[in-house]
Amino acid sequence: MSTVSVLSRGCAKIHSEAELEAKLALGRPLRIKLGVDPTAPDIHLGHGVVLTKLRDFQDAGHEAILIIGDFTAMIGDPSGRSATRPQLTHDQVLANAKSYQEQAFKILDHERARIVFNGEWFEAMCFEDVIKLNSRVTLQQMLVREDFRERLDKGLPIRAHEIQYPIMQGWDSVMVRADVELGGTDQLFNIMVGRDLQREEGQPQQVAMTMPILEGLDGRQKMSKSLGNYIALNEPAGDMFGKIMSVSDALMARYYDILLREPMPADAHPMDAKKELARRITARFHDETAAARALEEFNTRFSARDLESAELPGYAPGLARDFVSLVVEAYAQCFSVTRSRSDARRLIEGGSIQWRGEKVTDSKTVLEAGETGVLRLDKTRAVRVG
RNA sequence: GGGUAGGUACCGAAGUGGCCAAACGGGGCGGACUGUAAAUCCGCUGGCUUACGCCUUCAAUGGUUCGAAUCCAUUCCUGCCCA
Repeated sequence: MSTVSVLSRGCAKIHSEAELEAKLALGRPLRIKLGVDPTAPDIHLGHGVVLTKLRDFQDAGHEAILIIGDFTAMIGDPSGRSATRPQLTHDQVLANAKSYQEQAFKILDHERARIVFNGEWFEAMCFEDVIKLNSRVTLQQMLVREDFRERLDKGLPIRAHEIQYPIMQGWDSVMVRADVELGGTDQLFNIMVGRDLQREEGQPQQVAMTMPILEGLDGRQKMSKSLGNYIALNEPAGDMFGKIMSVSDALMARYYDILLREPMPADAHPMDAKKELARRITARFHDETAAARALEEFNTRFSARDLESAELPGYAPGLARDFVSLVVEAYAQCFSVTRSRSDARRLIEGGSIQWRGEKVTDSKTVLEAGETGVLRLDKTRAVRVG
């Protein structure tokens, strides 16, 4: 079994290290809990940070308990939220849960992981049970949290169900008798509630291990599905690579720290450092070959600006050959991006579209039948027509 | 239950009878510059058979008006104060 230092690598905070050492000294596999709420179909790099830590524990011989919050997802974690989350139906949640698991196993060892749905116990509770559970925490405890405090100050609504969330997450810990709970630093409060409930149930209290929050592509807010600033684990290699390349230098340093757990090379050119970062992360979630190809593709396409020899999706125009139609169709067919014709017109007039390396700024331009070439849609997207 | 302030586009926020598809800011998108970086600058940010034209939007429904996001009625929703 590994030492505390290996397991605590990359952690933001452990509450407490002494307790963790004591648990490890028990000499039995510990139950390491991580809860995820399937509120969207994708798992992203931010989740990856915590999942990787869970994997560390697996590798050290401990038991990973991945709790799929099919019930808690219907509430939505209010942590760090300035507004109530939209509520999902149980069916939506279950559909998301399926793809969640597939992605989670890119990091976790399938063989040694236990998957539990928390609906298993919450579904069975009656209202009396809920009341009893609620009687154990005070409203004040829930309300001192910054996210609620802020809403209170701003006069924004806090719905009664939202304050149930930490209680439910805490109850999960009781139900699986967790020894350690992992989460982002924003989860500390929720994890602590779990400790309280465990104590009341006469269980040994779990150790709280929090991981730093990964900033999203914008570099300002945390990586999250609802903000759309994320890189999904199941993203195609090329996209994953590209998204990392578009990140700011400051963020790159954070990604080195958090994702690779090593400092950014100080002497390298920032762009080379970024390519290396992108290559390694892409390799982690795909493989070395795919990562190498993504790098090569990036070089020809962006560094050398050679669209002609780049790997582009092919697009066969339909009957309409005016550029507005071409742009709309190409976006839809090759990139699943919906653009209105007005939108396409704006793009053309805004100088985004290039045909065979020449800007096309007149939205009335029509392509001759049989013409082939590269149609550039925007900075990152282009198709081969013909 | 009573009082009161509100519900405007992705978000915040103007507008309180025509000049409003709706100021301004943020965000987002596109362009220039670059290292697909940051910073900066410029443009765009309802839809349509390609448009100084038309259609749908200012919580919902109905109404008053030549004409409403703006006035009236009802309904739904939220904050605050009181009970």
